[in-house]
Amino acid sequence: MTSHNKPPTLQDVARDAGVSCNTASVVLNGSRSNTRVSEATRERVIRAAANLSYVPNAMARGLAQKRTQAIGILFGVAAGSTDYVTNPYMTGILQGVLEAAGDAGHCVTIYTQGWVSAKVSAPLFRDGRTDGVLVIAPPATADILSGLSALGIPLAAVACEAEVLNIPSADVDNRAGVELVVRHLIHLGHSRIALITGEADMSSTALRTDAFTSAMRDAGLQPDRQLYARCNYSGEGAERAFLSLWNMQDRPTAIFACNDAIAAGVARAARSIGAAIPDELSLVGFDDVPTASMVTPSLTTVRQPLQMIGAEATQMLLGRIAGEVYPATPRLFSPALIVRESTGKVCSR
Amino acid sequence: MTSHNKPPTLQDVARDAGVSCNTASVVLNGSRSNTRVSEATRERVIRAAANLSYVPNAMARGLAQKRTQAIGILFGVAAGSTDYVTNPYMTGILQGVLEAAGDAGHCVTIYTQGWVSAKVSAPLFRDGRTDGVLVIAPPATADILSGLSALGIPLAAVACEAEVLNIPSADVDNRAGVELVVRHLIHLGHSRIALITGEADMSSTALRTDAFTSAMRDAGLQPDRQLYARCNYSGEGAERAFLSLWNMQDRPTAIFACNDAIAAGVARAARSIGAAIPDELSLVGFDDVPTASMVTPSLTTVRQPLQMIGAEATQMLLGRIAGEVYPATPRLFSPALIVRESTGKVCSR
DNA sequence: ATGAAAGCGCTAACAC
DNA sequence: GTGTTAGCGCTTTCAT
Repeated sequence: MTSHNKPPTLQDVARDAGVSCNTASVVLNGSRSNTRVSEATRERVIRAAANLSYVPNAMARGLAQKRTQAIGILFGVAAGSTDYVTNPYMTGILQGVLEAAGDAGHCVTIYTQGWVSAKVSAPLFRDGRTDGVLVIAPPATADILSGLSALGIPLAAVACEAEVLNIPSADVDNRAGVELVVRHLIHLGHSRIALITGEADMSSTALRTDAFTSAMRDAGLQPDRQLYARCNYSGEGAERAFLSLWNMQDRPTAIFACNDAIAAGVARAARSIGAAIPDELSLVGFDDVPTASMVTPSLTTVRQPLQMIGAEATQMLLGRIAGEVYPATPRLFSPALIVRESTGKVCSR
Repeated sequence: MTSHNKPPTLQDVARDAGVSCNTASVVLNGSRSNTRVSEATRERVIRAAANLSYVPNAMARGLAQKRTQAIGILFGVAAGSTDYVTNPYMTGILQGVLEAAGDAGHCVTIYTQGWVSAKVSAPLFRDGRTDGVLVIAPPATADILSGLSALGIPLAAVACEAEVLNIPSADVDNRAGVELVVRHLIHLGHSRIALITGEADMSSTALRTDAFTSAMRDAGLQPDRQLYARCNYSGEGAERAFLSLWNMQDRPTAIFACNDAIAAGVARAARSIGAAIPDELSLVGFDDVPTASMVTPSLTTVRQPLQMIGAEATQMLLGRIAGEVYPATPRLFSPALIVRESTGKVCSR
């Protein structure tokens, strides 16, 4: 009906209730002197507020108490790129973040500017818009965490090396995930197992590579460095990586791709040259994105509880904002191996 | 280094530059009286600000000028649900929103509380946290648009009936998309074409159903109401819908599913009972989500420029906030038919 | 060309 | 129990 009417202020509530601003504030906040307000007054205030559909102005409140009830989220990607929101890993995390933040009554603000450098970007996060920032999977080479941390901004992170900076973080248990994969493949009789990793500067790359090497050793297999290839987590370069492995004289019988996008690229490349999965080549991915179950052959992969990881990191951030202290070691979540059609017994040829 | 240091204020800048707060403000904002500041002063201020890595406090600025440089985004879903962020349609739109907002230097705040009712939820959007709200694909039955509009909150929308409320909106040209589908199928020789729609209260359902009926008529075909089925856009119920169609004595030779998730459900159900796609049944989806190209058989579908739609709606919202006026008729974007493997010539049996 | 002063809406000391 | 006062950091008239 009445359009463009200004939102009611605390003053309006106070006036309608016949009390001072202060009293209204105290009542509505349920703050300390809560009990020192007569029932009658309290009720009048509450009623007046309800009648006006009063909602406190977040800016004013934020200014006064230096708390905004909002957290910021920063995806560890280059400035200008917004692909992250369509990436199933990121959106899985984001869902957990939104849930946890929502439960705590906080809004989630996405900083749209992207990271340039600590010098340029970090100060932007001191604009008082958010109470803290959640950093998702930043490249190890970026100075995001150190830059924000140096300014004293409350922080939590997902999937990265945050321990040295004493920043609470959550992640999948990469080592456990890789072990599930390697054991599964070995159980199927594979011994020449190749690894295709993503970007070198992602913490998961180092963790998964290490874990892979260890798991192979633990199984009594000599890891062959020739069987380690690299491309991008986006899947870009997966075909080339696959071909280089496939064209070896002693080609692998199985490939562990460090995420499902890479695995999809490998599957496509394999099909295009007529390499049969899983008959000639077993393939495993990581993440269990929705597509993994829909492709043919469906993809054996490692599922990580993205939502839980995002929620946990958010809760730690909210805790940190409230002054709590967390251990610096990342909170790890157990992965699960989802066996589908892309892996099979090693072919005897 | 120095942790927990408070962010520099305008005062700090002014002090360092040896000017008053006011002057510093004027210089840094490049506001009107811009020219009435001496070069020397201006430079000192700028330098001081740079040295301090000064960033204006968004709360204070927001309070003073009633503009926050942030837009809110509200996905038209039930309270408590956060699935939307993992839905490719929503994330495609979101990507466009983030880009357009980022280009304009605005943050994007996701309201995490979900919509309950106009009475309960609308006032929350008057908390001054954002300058306006973008509403994405709300159900026609929800009072989101009317509720927010009644409070005078600047609004723009995606994929909904916003015309009566005079709210600018953007969407794919549903009619054109459906026509592409129907013509394609008819061209392949199909005449018994079934339609499976999503929720009845989504604007796209009515639009696509209407367009389908018209397109059939235009082609000289009598649309058969028996061939209209319904399920959810999530794909839930698609199997049942498919079976009911498939078990008719005079079953359809083609199915147009109103989105790719529904089409995926149909494909799964068809496979499970051994109905061959496209030999016995042609199948078309809508949206062209990433999975559409990866499944077997790959899905013929209608691609909509989600990013552009999201970006356009965002620009209109920003325009509205700035006082611009837009026509109430939705801005429509052309879809494209992506022909893949799931459609083929009608089988002569 | 620059500064002083008021106020945005709220909270939090402190008086009464 | 309740009201008064003084900011939070910034913008914006209005003087000078």
